[in-house]
Amino acid sequence: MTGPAYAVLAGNIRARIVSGELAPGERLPNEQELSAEFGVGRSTVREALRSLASQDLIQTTRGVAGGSFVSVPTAAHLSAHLETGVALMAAAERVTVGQLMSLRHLLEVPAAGEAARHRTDEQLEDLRRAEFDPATAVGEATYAANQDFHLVLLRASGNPLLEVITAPLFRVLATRFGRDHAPDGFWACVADDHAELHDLVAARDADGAVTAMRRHLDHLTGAYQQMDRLSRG
Amino acid sequence: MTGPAYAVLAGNIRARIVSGELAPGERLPNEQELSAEFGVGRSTVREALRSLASQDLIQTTRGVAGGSFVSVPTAAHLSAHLETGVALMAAAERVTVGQLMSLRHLLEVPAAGEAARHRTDEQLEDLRRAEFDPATAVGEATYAANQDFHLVLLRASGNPLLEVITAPLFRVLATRFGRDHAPDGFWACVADDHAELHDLVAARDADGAVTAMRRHLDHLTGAYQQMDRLSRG
DNA sequence: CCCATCAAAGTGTCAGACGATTGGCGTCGT
DNA sequence: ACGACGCCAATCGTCTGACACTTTGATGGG
Repeated sequence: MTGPAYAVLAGNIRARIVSGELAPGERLPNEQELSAEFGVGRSTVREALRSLASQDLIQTTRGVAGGSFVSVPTAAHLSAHLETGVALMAAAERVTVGQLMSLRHLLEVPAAGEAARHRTDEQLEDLRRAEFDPATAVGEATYAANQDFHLVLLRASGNPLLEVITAPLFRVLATRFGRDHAPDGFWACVADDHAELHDLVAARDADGAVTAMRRHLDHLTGAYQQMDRLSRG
Repeated sequence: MTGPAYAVLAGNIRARIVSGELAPGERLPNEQELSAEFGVGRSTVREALRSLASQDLIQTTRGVAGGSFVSVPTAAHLSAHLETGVALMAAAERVTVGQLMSLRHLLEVPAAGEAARHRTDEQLEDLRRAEFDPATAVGEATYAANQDFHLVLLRASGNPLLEVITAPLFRVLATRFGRDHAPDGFWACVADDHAELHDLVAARDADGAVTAMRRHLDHLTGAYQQMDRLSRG
């Protein structure tokens, strides 16, 4: 009830959305109507709407059929928000590389097992496409492929939330260390690990995939912590 | 570069913040200066600022020493955002109760072990305070205490991110099922499990805590899925 | 020395106007 | 009859200017 009018209005509408009173896809009254309904100026209404839009609770379009529509946040939205937040917490040194990697262990090791159990042939193909040859691939493409491989594996696990909360973790690590000079043989090792994981997932060997992922993440942890020490002096 | 001016401006400032060019605590130019600097009206500037504020990237205060200040999102901020997002995904039936609980297993079971190893006496005291007596406690207080117990345990694990990503999961479950009629003996069972966990953490018995947490989450999973089936008919 | 009062710097809010975009509808030509 | 074209209305996007409210610090009187 307190605070600036735009915050009150945003809170009011947000409450209506999360409670389900406003269904996804539903259209909000236009800005003039909201302005009249709540007895505030249109600028105030717009500030409230921008607030909601940046949380992916609404989507606004122009034109005669335009307006603000209630929207369900997608996995990608949540993931992106979480990524910037985690990145800033990491930059503020409130989260260490070891903590990020230990979470990846908790999540990705079991995920590899689930992926081996539940993967479809299509997902297996996606996984193959995300592999790379360290001899020919260079630069940005390598980092992107590396991320894609883990992303596809998470997706194949069948639990969409797993992807939402894990992807930000390795994306933060990748942008943090992507441009640093990796130890000799690092990318070759990564390519080997990925190839092994691909084969185990192809063979639906859940136990093997779990073990391989654990070893792979250990490799990454070692390399990242080495780079971290170097960059800190 | 495309899109509405407020989005461009917000993206510009956001980039400066995440890149570290604008340090936490630093003050942005005031609205008039931003308006002049970017050649847009003040309303546009304000819409961009509301956008950033709702992502906890800036904080705005009034008064002569007021303005917009770069702020690092806290664990609570991230957690809250994630919670609304997960809640909406769950409401849209894109995430099941089983998937939420299986993530809790992945995260909270090892967290219980870490908490047993690293807990301080103070955290143990917090844990004790979060217990409740099912015979005397009633209603909302019970749900809140139940959540607090898990929250304190996660915090004691020593990895702040663990709390950030796990808390939204059980908060969503709690608000989803908190008001439903729980099976007979459910709360007594929860209280027993919590008491056992408390004792094991007090004794620094990591293996025991892991086992007890696994069992506790199994109890919760059973109860939640039963309530879920009932509520869906 | 303390307290009340005031000035200054900002954000918060409003009203009104006009531009930009989009989708529908009617018109016109074929 | 049908398709292309262009106009029109609805809605958001943006600007301007004004004033109110909040907070801090300075100032002056008791």
